Amino acid sequence: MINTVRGTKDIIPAMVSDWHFVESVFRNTSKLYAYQELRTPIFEKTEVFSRSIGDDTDIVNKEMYTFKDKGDESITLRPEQTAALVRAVIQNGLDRESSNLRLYYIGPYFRYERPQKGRLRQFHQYGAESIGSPNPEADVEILLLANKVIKELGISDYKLLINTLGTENSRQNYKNALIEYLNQNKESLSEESQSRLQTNPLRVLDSKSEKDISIIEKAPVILDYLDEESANHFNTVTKLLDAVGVKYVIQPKLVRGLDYYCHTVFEFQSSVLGAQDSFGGGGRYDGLFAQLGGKPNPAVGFAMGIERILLILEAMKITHKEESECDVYVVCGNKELSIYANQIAEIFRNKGARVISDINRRSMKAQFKEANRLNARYSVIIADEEVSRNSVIVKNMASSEQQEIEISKLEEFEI
RNA sequence: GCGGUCGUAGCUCAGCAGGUAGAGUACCAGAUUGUGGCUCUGGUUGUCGCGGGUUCGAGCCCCGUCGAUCGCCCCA
Repeated sequence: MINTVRGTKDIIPAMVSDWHFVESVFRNTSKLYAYQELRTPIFEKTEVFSRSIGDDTDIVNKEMYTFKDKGDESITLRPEQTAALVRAVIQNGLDRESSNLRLYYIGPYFRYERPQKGRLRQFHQYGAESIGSPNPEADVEILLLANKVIKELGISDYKLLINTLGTENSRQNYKNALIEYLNQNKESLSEESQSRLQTNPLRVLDSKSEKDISIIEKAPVILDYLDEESANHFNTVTKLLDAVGVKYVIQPKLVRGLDYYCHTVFEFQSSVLGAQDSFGGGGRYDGLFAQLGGKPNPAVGFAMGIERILLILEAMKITHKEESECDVYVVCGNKELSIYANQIAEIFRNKGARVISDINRRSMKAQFKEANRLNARYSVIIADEEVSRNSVIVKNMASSEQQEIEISKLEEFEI
């Protein structure tokens, strides 16, 4: 037997209705905020990601599916959408058509990681990006959309953590102060944090190692190092969130993994997910357009993990399975009558009913059992005696009432 | 990439001192020779994750490997 590749999963029919539900929430809610869908290829030139996400991040370092194609070009299966979306916006000149772009996306992404619950090598994300505004109003619009989506999904128990990384300047000042502090305590830090102190000191704040936690607690806080512009931006974001009633928790140690973030960063967490407790996150990335060769263009966005959302819904026992896939089951008395079965099935399908006509040549009893199992509302019975009178029997499966109806009158039958 | 737990019918699981595999459910058929849902009766299904080793004999022991899961790392 051949199985799926490690870290990948089939989405079987029993799961698809829940996928359709979350996808429809994403699409409908995005529309409410006038966001339009953008779709980009599944793979890109490697530099799209290596130039944007950051060489010191794990995503670029060890998690990308990268290979040489037959033209010897380095190709990467997209590990996230933002960088590729920015590339697409620049390439198609979308940012020249209007001062604001509001885009959303749904699709598969790929990271070579150790699989775990809620972490797959092929996973799916929904996300949205607001491009063109440097103002806190854009950050808040994005947060409102994300928050609305979560509410519409039916998720009630979650936390929104927010923080600011400030401008390049204030981040640099803070970084220096943090490095100085961490260096003073270097001996007591975990090995990993010591090495991250060299490569990406901000990330030390994320550490869950017991050794680090007490040190991190006393570490300088970025909020104390914000310049005026950064502080104004962040204060306006929180003020606007308060005004519109979005609940949040300021988490000064929240540092998102990707290099391109600045100013507002945020994360949505749910306690039902275990170690991977984040089911969505995002932030502002004003420098990314320039990094990818476009004209500078401020932007802010978020992404959510669909598999993690489905895990939350499952834990909450929220499901959207169809009660029935079939409205009418056509029961055929014997195989000589199957010529009528298809004709009659089509009559009901033309009326918009979902119809199954037996294709197994099984006994009528077996066909009824099937109709019952599928929760069909009606069965239509085709049998010699009635067919000789040009009619069939229509049976209401719930009440067991049945009536003989002329085939020519079936079109008028109300189902 | 590192560590813990686990891997038996489609699904949920049992199995023991190492002696050639079982239950429930699902599915199929019959009881009811033109009619479902309840009940009863009967039936099908397994390379016991894969490969190797120990043994007269391994689902059970040993090694390796693959996969799942939990944690680390990182992130959605």
